[in-house]
Amino acid sequence: MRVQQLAKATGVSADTIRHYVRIDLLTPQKSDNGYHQFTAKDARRLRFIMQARQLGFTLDDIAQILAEAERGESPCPTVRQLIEPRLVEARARLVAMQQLVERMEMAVEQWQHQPDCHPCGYHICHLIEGPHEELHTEAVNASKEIGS
Amino acid sequence: MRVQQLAKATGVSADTIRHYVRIDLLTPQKSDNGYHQFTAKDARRLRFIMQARQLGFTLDDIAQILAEAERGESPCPTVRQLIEPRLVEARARLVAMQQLVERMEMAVEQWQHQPDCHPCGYHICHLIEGPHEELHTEAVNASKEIGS
DNA sequence: GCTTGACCTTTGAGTAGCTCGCAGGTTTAC
DNA sequence: GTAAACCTGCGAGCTACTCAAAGGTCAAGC
Repeated sequence: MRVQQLAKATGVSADTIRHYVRIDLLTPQKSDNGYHQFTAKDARRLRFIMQARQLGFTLDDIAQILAEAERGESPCPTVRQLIEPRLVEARARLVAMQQLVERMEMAVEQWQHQPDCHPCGYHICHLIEGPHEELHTEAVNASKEIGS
Repeated sequence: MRVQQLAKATGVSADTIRHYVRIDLLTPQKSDNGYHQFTAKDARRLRFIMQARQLGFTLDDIAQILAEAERGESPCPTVRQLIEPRLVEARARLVAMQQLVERMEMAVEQWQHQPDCHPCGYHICHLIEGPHEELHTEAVNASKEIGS
């Protein structure tokens, strides 16, 4: 089986497959013409990789898991161990994303009631910098005082 | 003000500041010894960058916004325009993260009731590959038939 | 036998936003 | 005077691809 065929069979892009070959996550045989020859085992390995990716494992994690399985050891303890920090990270990123979306939605909502601003030398964009009326006024007054 | 001082004053790492300088997001003066000299304006600019990052703008977006403001134009229309696709992307990533965390939590939960597996040549790790008892049995039977 | 076009190869670079390391110059405190 | 702590630019590394360049291979049609 060649790259394109494996790509079609698994729904993974040929470039991605080649990437995995490059980093030794897949190690297909080479035929005489230098083309990669993928076997059914390679296809299974690739499907395994995609399933592990779906569970949030990094490619390094997966390489480690595959290496253990290849050595005839049970990868399960490693799998159970590796997913913990990945889950912690994923939850953290989830919370960060929730907060980001919330901030963005609040901003868009508020901006509907705000007019466009004009660069004033002190502020760059009051939409982004938020309602700092007092600070701005203070700064303007301060510069007036200095100027006077 | 030098890099470390600006870093401490803003809570941004010195490396990040240098990165921003490298990509021309910050353009401090240079003193005779070749060190960057940050002014209060640079500090304000950096704070603006961080606020924009908080709202999900990319560094390219921010560069564009800053460029407009520097040209004396109002960046607000651009800001309103740029946040839309960022919000769409952020929502998409949020959903993806929610689904990922869900998959991971379900996996961890299920794995508590599953014993460790042992590499069998066909499966790599049944924890990750999921309960494919029938398929596995089929495959084993098939290989038995082939073998016989 | 030759061309055409579709496939394949390796290699290197680009993506985002940092982060780290290197080799060397500067400043400062003792 | 020297040691520690700072600074510089530059290059590379991180994740997981993605794309492009330059060229080799192969099957079909004429």
